Amino acid sequence: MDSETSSLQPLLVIVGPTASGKTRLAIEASEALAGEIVSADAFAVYRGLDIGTDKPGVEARRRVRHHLIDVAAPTERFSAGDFARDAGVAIADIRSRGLIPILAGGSHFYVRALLLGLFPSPPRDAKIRARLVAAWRRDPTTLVRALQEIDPGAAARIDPRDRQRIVRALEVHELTSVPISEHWKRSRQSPRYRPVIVAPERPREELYARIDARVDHMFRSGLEEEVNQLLVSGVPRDAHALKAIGYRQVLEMLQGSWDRPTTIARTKQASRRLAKRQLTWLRSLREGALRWVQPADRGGTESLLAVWHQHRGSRSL
RNA sequence: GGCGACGUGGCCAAGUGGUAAGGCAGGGGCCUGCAAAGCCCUUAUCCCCGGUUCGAAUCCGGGCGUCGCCU
Repeated sequence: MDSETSSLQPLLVIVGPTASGKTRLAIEASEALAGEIVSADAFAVYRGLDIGTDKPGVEARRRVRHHLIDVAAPTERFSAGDFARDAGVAIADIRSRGLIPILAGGSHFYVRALLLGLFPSPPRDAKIRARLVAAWRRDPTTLVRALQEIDPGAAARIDPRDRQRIVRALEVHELTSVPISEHWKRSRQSPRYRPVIVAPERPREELYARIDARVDHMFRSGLEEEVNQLLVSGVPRDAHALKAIGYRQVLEMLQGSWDRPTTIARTKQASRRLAKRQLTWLRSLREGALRWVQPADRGGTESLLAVWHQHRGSRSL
């Protein structure tokens, strides 16, 4: 494993909860290292979602080249598999030009999909999905029982109320005739990179205050108009892209669910919960796999670069 | 000052004698192709003191507090 690991290329990865300051850290690091940023953000991939995703603006993108931003139409559905594939290509491309790729973003599931790979299984199948979801709506227990029969292992591990995963398990079985738990076992893929992972650390209260301020700013900057434009341009209300925080709440406001102040408050709350889940995810990383650094406004870029230079050549991370 | 109502976890709130529902907020966790998604778990000396009772959040007395009305 060691010889295999050490032959892998080191990859600088910046993760962290929303509004923690990943972007600034990434930009400063890119400039210091002559690098380019590969965004790991499940919603910044969609064109037209600018304000609510806090997408780096033209100025930032002129300073440093960003990849995996604006690569999908808001009517499309971009998946973790798409991300892992495209990010891998972008990283290779950056390296081929003698530059340093920096993976930065808060979609930690995407980051893992890139670093460890997803198990080789077919992507979602719209037809099968639709049928299974309809069946679930009629009677969830039927599907749960079906899964217990064809794949007791998976049924034991997936909560019977978790429609998303029950349906996915049945879908994979139907497409491959192999239980999803078999895929789980076989899929221990060897890492594709030797990641050096850092995250900006902030006290929770400070993080939440930043989230609130950012959401206020989004609404002042025209988030509602942006949602309107998307709708006018033909993006259906149930488009996956509109499930993003902020967009979803504005959509609900447009449908009369609540007034503007409530919408803003709910958007803040959804963002805080996201941050909480992101922190949980980071905590669950292997001990020592992640280095916390100060945010860029407190000199964190220096420590980030130090961590990078210290570990890029070693095999400890 | 008088009369009345009310006082249950951070907030809302059910419970009128048998040992504290629920919702929200918060916290913790899970996560293999929807991931900014989805799912799970979780918080109480019932304002205080005394009394009645086998037993009180529930009844009685007093105190404190809040609100309303009156003077």
